[in-house]
Amino acid sequence: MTNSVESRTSDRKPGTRRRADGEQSRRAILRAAAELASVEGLEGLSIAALADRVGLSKSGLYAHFGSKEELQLQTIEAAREVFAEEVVRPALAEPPGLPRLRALAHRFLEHVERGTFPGGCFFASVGAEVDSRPGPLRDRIAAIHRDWSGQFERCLVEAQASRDLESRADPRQVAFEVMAMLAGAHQSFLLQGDRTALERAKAGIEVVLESHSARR
Amino acid sequence: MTNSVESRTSDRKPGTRRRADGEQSRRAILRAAAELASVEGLEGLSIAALADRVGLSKSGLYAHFGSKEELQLQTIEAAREVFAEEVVRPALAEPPGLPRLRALAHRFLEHVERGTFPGGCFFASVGAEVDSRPGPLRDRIAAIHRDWSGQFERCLVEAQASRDLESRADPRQVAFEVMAMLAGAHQSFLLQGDRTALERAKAGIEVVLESHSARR
DNA sequence: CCTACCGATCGGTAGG
DNA sequence: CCTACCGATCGGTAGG
Repeated sequence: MTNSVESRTSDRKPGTRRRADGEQSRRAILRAAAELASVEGLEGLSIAALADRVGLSKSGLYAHFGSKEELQLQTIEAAREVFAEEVVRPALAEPPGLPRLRALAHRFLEHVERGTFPGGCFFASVGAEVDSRPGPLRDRIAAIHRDWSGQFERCLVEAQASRDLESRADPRQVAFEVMAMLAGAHQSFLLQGDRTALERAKAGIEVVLESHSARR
Repeated sequence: MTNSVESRTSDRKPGTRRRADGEQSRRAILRAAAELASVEGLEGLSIAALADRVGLSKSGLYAHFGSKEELQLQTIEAAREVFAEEVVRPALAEPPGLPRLRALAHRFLEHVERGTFPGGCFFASVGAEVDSRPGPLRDRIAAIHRDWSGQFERCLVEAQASRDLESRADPRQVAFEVMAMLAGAHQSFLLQGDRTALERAKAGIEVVLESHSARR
């Protein structure tokens, strides 16, 4: 046994404690940071407030992250992982083309309705904050938004291959129209508390798909 | 003459100075405040920074507004006036129904492209900031958003009367779809710097109108 | 990971 | 409208 102390510890309490706790604590901090930032913004995310929320001291957070910008960047990555797990990955289980596109959109709307982040979609909220402030935060959010957009475009190219979308349709244009419905729903749901906006978005997506359909 | 003091003043220097200057200065402050807030947010709008920008001291601003929240509320009203002047009023010169609806949408897109506010549409930016923070700021922004939405709905009801929109279409649903295009364009234009998004929104609106048209 | 501290800046006020 | 100030909080660091 090379690691008698930890082994001994795990004889009493299961699991290798020390490193796991560091990683687990880091994840818990970033999860709380993403929730806070979805409401207060990445700038409004204060280190003292976050430290308080997770039961650490400010310098405890600096031990983990070093600077506010580093914390902000890692918070973005943590939010991206939550979003991937809750929206993108399940949708990728659906067949390519329109079924997958609908799954992406519907999962997004459920993600917003569920309130995984109290400020709505982390990227919609934080995107609006950083969109006119050049810098690494904006660059990262913009890249993630492009990836998200690419998911829809790929589905639409596949839908053309399977003759579910007319061949003269522009996948980028149709992707824009579908994603616009999601943006509109997010706005009305959060600002007006209007749950029907989520259903309106689904209906709007069908209008868009129908109008570009090869089978009309 | 009931107002001899002001008349006398205008005998020497044209215009009634004293009150005009106070009002003019107040307008200039609020205009700068709206520009700052469209980028930094209503919370990020700091009184010291604003005072610096307009060449006053902090307490000079307090003489005008009294508190930060009052400044924020008056900033919202100032932005609303700019928006009304630049987007809504010119569109109301167009005939009711679809021509007016198109004018509202196109004027909005031009307003964003022109960069009247450096952070894009004041209400889209600030709306995303306050949408999950209950309080008077959110209430006011939400009410303005409902008015804006009502402009589109009214156009669509008129379009039904003139048989440009099918009678079984739901004006609220169609208004949602049209406004979603604007939200999508705003997002892509600001986050990606993508000017084509503005054209895509116009095309998307035509797709939506066509699909609900009574003349297909 | 902690306590204790730094200078800068926040919204706001006193007194003129 | 100004100068001069208030306590609270900001991001960040020293030293352990």
